[in-house]
Amino acid sequence: MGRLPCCEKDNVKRGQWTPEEDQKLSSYIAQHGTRNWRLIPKHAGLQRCGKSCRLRWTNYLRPDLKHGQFSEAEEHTIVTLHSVLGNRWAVIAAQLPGRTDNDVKNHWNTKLKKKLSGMGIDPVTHKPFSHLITEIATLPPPQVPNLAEAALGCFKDEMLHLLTKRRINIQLQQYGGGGVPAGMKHEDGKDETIEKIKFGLSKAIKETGMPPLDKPWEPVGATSGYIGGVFGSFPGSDNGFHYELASLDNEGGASPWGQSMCMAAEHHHGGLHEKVAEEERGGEDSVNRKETRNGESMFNSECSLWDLQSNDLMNPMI
DNA sequence: AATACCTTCAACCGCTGCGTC
DNA sequence: CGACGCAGCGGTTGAAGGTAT
Repeated sequence: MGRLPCCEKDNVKRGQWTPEEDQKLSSYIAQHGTRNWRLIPKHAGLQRCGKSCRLRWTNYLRPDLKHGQFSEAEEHTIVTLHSVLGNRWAVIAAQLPGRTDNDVKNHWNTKLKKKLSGMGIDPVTHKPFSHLITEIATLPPPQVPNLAEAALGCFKDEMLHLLTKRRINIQLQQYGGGGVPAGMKHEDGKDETIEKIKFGLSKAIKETGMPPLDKPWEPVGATSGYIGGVFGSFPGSDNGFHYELASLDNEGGASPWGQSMCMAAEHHHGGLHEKVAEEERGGEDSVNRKETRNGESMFNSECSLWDLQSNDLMNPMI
């Protein structure tokens, strides 16, 4: 037996809220609080379901909400926490006073993902795209094409954005305007773009001094590469992963914002992974579980936001 | 000026976890 | 212990406004 719907869909209004509805909801909540969302629309004289009222209140009407642009500090916090927590928007938003999970999620999806991609950083793993190439290069030749194909699938959207919206043309950058080699042209523009990306990446591997695909990677010292505006150095071991960015902004200058996006703090105590793992194992009591679920106690004075180590940035939850 | 395309973000949907009975 | 109801979460959608052609 399925669950009952949260409300009778036929009798409720949907879509944009009017100022009058906002006024009714706000004044009702100011007088009676937010207990029992199911009853609130009925008592407040609204033709809405309780869920819709709760969302409108928590995402828009709450008096403590900020509505303006995200600051650089807020963006920094989002990116740092996302690298550790993944898409746990409620926990991330709990660290940003006045911001809702919906705000954070929308800002991530519309701005920050593209910003990171534009800096050559994969927004899912928070590693530079060039690090992926290094990883591909460590594999024996038979595995390389398949992994590269899979990886390109993951980054397709971001790469397409770079290529189309930001007017970056791999064809011109990599081949000095010589054009795409024969056989890359397709009826479908996207397929052609993917072919350009594949060719560009393979070309980049050769030009950046990475080992040829038919030889094993030598993880001695650090090898530098330049892909998509990011210079990286890779000691070779995942555990020791560390890179510094000299990322370029749109004008070609070094961006301090970009430098911070990938850099793990040198110092570490406690660590967030342990806290998150602890949370997922279950807290000591239900109150604690509720607190950590809502992100209210996960980041206390013992574990500063910036006390992350390199491993913390290898988002293990994705 | 008209149209197509893109971006943003409010709102919705379905699922999950928790509390209560 | 299981069923049920509610609140909260993350993913997705679509309307509205902006920008490019």
